[in-house]
Amino acid sequence: MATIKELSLKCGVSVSTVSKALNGYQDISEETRALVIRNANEMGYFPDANARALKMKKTCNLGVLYMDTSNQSLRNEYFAHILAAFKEKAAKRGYDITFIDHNIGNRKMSYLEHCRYRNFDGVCIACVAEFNDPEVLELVNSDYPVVTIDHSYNGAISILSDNLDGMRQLVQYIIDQGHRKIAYIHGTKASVTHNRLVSFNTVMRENNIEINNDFILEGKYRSVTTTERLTEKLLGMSDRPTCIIAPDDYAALGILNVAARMGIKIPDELSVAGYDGITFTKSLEPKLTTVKQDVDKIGAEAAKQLINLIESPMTTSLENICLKVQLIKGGSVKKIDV
Amino acid sequence: MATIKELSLKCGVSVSTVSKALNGYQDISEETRALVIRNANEMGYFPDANARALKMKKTCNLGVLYMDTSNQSLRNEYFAHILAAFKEKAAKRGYDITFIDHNIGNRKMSYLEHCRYRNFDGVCIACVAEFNDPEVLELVNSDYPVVTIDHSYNGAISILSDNLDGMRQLVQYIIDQGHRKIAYIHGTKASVTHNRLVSFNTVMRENNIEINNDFILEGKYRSVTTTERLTEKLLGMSDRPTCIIAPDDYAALGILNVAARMGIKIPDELSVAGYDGITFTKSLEPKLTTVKQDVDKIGAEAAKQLINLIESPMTTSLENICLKVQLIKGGSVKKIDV
DNA sequence: CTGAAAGCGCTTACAG
DNA sequence: CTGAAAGCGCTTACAG
Repeated sequence: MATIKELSLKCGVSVSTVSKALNGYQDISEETRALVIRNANEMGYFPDANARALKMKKTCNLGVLYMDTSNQSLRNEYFAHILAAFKEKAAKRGYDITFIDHNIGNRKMSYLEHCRYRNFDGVCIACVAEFNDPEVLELVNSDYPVVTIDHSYNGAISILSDNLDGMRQLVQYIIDQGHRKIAYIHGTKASVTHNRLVSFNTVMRENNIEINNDFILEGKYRSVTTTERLTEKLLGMSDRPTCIIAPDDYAALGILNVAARMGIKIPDELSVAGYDGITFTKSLEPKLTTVKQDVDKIGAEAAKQLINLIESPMTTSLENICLKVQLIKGGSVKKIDV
Repeated sequence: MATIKELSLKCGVSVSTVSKALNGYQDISEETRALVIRNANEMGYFPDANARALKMKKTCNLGVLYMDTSNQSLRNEYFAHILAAFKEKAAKRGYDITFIDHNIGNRKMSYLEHCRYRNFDGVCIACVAEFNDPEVLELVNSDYPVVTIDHSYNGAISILSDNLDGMRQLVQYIIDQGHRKIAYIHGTKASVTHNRLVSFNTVMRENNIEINNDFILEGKYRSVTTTERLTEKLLGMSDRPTCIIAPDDYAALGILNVAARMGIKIPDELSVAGYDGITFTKSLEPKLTTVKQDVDKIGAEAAKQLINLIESPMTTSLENICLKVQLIKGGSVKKIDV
């Protein structure tokens, strides 16, 4: 834990010279630089980020907001994978990441106050319970560089997964397989959900298929039990759907379970689709039909855009960046006769 | 972004007085304190963590090491859940957490150098590729307060899940169900794997069951394809096992898949068990027999112990803390006639 | 090419 | 009860 002062004493040059030698300034002789570096290594000298930040107004630290809400956040693979990719990209670009929260030491603080306290260079809003939470809005409207995921704000860069196109592709595929009676158990209201619903309705209409409102039910993301309950309802109808779309892959397990209990074979007697395209459902048999969101790209792009915005604010535009999704046909939607 | 100096000007008192008023010192009149606090709120004053840390030698920031290695780390639910719990507990106790990495700005650094640079108050080693990595050892052997998960070192607090007992309970349960031909596809070598193997062997011997070495195969944690390959091998034997234990729940999917392809019914014709007890396998039908590790407790306990060690080093012992696990009987191991 | 000095925003003995 | 002063570990104009 040697300080720059101790190092300068050992080198026999001034503190200023040590600092400049270590930071690659050009107006330092090569002998002096070599001397300083050698001594620095010998004493295991390492600078202090706090002291540097104080002078330089730059921390190389990004705040990320991941608020857990009913098993979301890090306990949800989708968000965990995004964080992993964000972290890796940030590290490559030389930035640390710290979670934004409400208290440090004994003080309570708002998200914005936390950011000011830590002097983050920029902020990523990755997962919040409510995008219109006043504290979140305060952060977005501050003068911090901000990137958000899955929601677009004015004055921030947004990384969005193309839900309109994803749902469009999925529904069109299901229709192309001959299905007409398609049920959609969707997630709780949010802009992501809204866009998926819009595509569902649009594609159905484009294909001249009448929409049965009883087939559109509000479930919950990642809730197997809710999906089970709603699936029972759907399968109990006299004129039941031939295909059910779940809020996401995980919730789709609810459909599979109910079908298994009722002795309904998938995909022979019932087709099923999910959304997300993560981990285990690609290992099920039959492989689940789904839409793969590019979590690695979402996280990496968020970090990249945020750092660009920090380092080159004048050439980084505040736009919505929409990432391509991919239809995974899998085997859980069966071709049937029309 | 007002500074304490601006605030002191506005209040008409000295910077020292402002600082003391804000930090709850007792030798400040209540009028002055009220005045300072009122003005602070008005101008939206908030202190600067870097400046404070410089003086106080305390950052209220914990370093956490999560190095991704072949889809481990945050992409593995087990570790992601631990992080979620760690994060929540740390926030409650007033600490931030920052990931430890290798570069900041343009400099490369070792884990220890990173910690020194950021002045973390303590460190959690949660997920590394190799526990004997010299850089990890350097960190453990430094004078930082350190807590590690799933591996015990001298000079650090270790949070361990009781793998000996978990595997003991699982194997005994399987034997009690009448199984004798039990195969174990275990994970890659590590102390966790070692302990599970020890228990497997011990319990088999205690029950006077001869161990068939062909039934003990090295697979990979969380690898469905490896497990599939090894399951095919096991099920291709003339004298095949009646029960297969997978490295973990996720890998257990490989057993289920192969069984499905071969038309082998689970649990009627083959019993299966996993390990971990997380998320989706509890939603499968039949519910997977497994050992539930208490991820929430592991993460929370790690944070609690680390913070205790930081705040009360003299009364916090450097010990291994072993957390209880729970056998989940599920329905994938069938009772058979002996 | 090198160094003395000021200053980043705080906290904390110490004096009054 | 209040405030002047020193100092935490750095960086960076500026002077020489």
